[in-house]
Amino acid sequence: MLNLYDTATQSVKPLALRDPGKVSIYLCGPTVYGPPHLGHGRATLVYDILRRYLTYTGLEVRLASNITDIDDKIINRANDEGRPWQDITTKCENVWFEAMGKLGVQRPTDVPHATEYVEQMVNMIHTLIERDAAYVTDDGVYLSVTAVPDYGLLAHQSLDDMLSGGGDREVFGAGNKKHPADFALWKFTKPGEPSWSSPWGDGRPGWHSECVVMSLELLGEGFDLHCGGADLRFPHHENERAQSVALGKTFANHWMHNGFVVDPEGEKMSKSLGNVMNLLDLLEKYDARAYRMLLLQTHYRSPVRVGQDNIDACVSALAGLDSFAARTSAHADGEANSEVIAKFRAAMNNDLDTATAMALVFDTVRAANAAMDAGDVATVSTLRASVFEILNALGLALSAGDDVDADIVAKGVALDAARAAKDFATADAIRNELQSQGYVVETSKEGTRIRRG
RNA sequence: GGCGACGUGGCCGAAUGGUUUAGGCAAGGGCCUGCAAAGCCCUCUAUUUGGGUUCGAUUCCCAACGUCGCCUCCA
Repeated sequence: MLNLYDTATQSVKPLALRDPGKVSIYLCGPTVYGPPHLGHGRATLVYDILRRYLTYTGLEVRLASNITDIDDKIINRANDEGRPWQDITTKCENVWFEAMGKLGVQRPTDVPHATEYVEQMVNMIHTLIERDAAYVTDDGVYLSVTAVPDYGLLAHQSLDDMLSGGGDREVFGAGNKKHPADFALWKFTKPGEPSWSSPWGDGRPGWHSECVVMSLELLGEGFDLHCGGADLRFPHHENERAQSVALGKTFANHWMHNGFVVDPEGEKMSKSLGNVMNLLDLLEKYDARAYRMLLLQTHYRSPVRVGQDNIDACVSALAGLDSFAARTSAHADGEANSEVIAKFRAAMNNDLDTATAMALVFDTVRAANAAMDAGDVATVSTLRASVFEILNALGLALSAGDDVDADIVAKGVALDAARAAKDFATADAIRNELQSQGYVVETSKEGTRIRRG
């Protein structure tokens, strides 16, 4: 049973399932108006690990994750660049999934788009108005937060407390709203903007409505888990929940939020601070697995700093694991050690303690390497199977790197022949040549192993 | 101002009311090797500060200092 921190109750509690054997998860996806950044990468990796682990434990996982393809930022960019807004959303979504593919993130089971659910949103807003939880102004339709008794549940702050602080921020749309915390469900269109028709006037949906409609339609009332980055806790998730409460519908049963990615100075990466790092740059420069490795060694709720030193350490650690995969590739026929697997599950069930799980992996690899040195093949195969089972459940693929061309293999044979003949000058020359081509060359009594570095 | 999180060794980063406080990276020594690489073994350095509770705290409580987040752009 997976125990998971729940933001609503501020405690670790079992993830209860509405339908036995099945997990329903809603993950807030990106607004497609720019390239994915490190924060997006962290969120998708964290929930990819969660999803894979749940699947590994035998559950059927339905993961719905939306694409916000209509939003002020999209419209602004379209206007700035004089392009159709659909041009931007389509392109950005393609870039998004390409990047996620490189990260090894499995595509969600459902990828709803906001623009596909406008009619349902209009219907929902209509119901909210009927229930006296929303009202029309001259610039849109707003939800009345005072109609939601426990508004602030996720923010852990009452409405009064929220308003008492906050310094001197300008309240968006203050002039039109009954309460400063009321938020837009529908925004009336301005000239030149994309719009849909509604009983109150042409316009477009506010950000917080799509997730309510799509999660309830795809996953149903009382779905198991709602997740996203910590920055979505408030206002986005609070406001999703508020709409659902105002509708009289049971929303998510459990709320999960991942921690931030911070910059080298320890500050949150944020678009407004201008210190975001592009995920595509990272993927271009490093082994994509390094980011997953870094996150696996960090608890998902802790902030994580992504720096060159960090990533380099992960690249080195991966090299060791790849090397292990390569040297034990002849012993891939074992069954996992039940004790190791039990420890793995215990760690994961404890609020996804992936750092402990990785420590277990490294310990097991060391034990298997030692068994390899000792010629204890039976132990090697069972420990190797354990390592691969765990890493597979975490989405971390190892590369034995043994898919080298025949002429390279031939050079390895030549190298061995030279060594056997004690012609070390020739042997070293061959090795240097291979290494300069980027291969890792490991000679041993069993023969030379050449793999991609 | 309100609410919350956190301060662990050279770096990253877990865990825990008590024999020796994970793991990764880096560093040093050894074994192995023709020499390397890979691997194995060994070693090194830590719980911000000050009080309190306790037989005993890094862990619980209080305070200080510091860092970070949220309080209607954000994964």
